[in-house]
Amino acid sequence: MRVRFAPSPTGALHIGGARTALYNWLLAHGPGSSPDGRAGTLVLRIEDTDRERSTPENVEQILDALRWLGLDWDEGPIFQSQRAERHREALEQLLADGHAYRSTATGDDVREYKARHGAERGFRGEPESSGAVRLRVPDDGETLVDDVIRGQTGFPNVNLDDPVIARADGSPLYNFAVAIDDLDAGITHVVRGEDHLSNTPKQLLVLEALRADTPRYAHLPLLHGPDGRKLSKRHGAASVQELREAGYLPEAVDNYIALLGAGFAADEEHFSLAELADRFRLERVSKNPAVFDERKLRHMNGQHLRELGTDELTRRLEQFTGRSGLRDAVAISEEKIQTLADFWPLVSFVFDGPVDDPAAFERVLGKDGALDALRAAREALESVEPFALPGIESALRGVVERLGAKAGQVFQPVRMALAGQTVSPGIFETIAVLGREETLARIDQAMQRAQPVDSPS
RNA sequence: GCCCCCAUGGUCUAGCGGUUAGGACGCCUGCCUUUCACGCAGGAAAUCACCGGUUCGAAUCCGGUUGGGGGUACCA
Repeated sequence: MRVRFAPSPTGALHIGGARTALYNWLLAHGPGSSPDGRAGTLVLRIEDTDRERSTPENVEQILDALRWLGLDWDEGPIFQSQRAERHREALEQLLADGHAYRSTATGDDVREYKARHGAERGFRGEPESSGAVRLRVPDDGETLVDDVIRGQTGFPNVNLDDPVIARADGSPLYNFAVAIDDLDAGITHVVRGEDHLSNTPKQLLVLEALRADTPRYAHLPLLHGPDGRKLSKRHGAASVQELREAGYLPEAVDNYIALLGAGFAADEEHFSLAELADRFRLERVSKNPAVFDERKLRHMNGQHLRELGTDELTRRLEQFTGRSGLRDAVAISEEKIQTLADFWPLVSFVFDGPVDDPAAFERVLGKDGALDALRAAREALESVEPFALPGIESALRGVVERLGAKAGQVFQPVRMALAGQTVSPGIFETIAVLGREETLARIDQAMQRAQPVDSPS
């Protein structure tokens, strides 16, 4: 089995494109990839016949996104633009065989033709000495697309226009170039977005004119945004680069994207890349377009995040935030975050001091008894020995008991004093990480702030 | 306009002629609990787009309608 992935080299790897890449990869690495059990081959191709968009920067961005997802390829990247000679050769052959002809017919001419012959009648031109090259489509029969996902679809040849396969200057057009490239690369399975389904008969016709074997095709449903329209930047993250910046894990993105449109087991949906490859069945891929739901991705991300373990999560968070020495903070917050981006807002106070939020401060410490609770907590903490989790916890719980208060009435003021915000990791763990000196200093600071010595009235 | 694809709770899906239509996300309630989460236990939410046909029996098969999507470039 030889499969190929051909991202459009605009720089951003669109989420839909990422899914296509993933499915190709899963196909190549799945159990059915070859009869002898060896892995199939994945060819990466940069499709850009005129080489305007495939700048080295754009291509590198795509490659980088693919690597981040954990996807690799066996051959390529092959640049379509560098195969111009072969395309020209194939074009000459078609012209010589009479399977293609030159024509100066324009879009208007095509419309006029249809006005005369009926809207469903495909355009047929007359050979001329110059102009663009059109493929001659037979008038009879139909071109059958045997899609692995959708089954057979017949396109009656009468309905098909003679497609332009090369510009007047001889440069090849997409539908011609891909067919040649797939042929030369020995591609056995073409897996791509559904937007190419209507292009397939054209490519089949090219291959047929060349008397070449055709690959199997599989067209994936498109990805939509919450409004039902094609997924784009308007919907938030639309590319894997954006997902990466938003703090998602490649493991979770792979998992979620694979599920989006493929029915795996009915009862399970948490999978690693290897597990996905093991279970992936192309013919089971869904036929309907899917809506990308970032909330579910978030949920899966949290699961994968917790699966990493504290050491690995720390490594990723240090990379993500550009900070080091995060391990203790990670240990006390890993249960509470869903993305890498959630981490810093939750624990920045540990490193940078309490967050400054006057309204929240007033709300918590302005409450009756809040200052008394804080003072009592400070006293209790002062004598904890050793200054570690068990002692801290019993000291604070002792305060709650002595005051006859509810736990929150003591813990929230302490939390506010230490973090400056109402949300933080567990209070005992936070105190332990901060240490006695820092904890006491922050409590003092908060008490001072809540009760100015002389407040100007 | 023409050609093509698609249609199960809000979302992703399981289902492949006989099910109380299953699961996940989200939402709600409770438990846990120091906050937020995590976890656990429940719950609401689907006339299986509509109409007709085949059948003893249809979410499942067939046709039509409607709706959505794609293509229709000397773009990819």
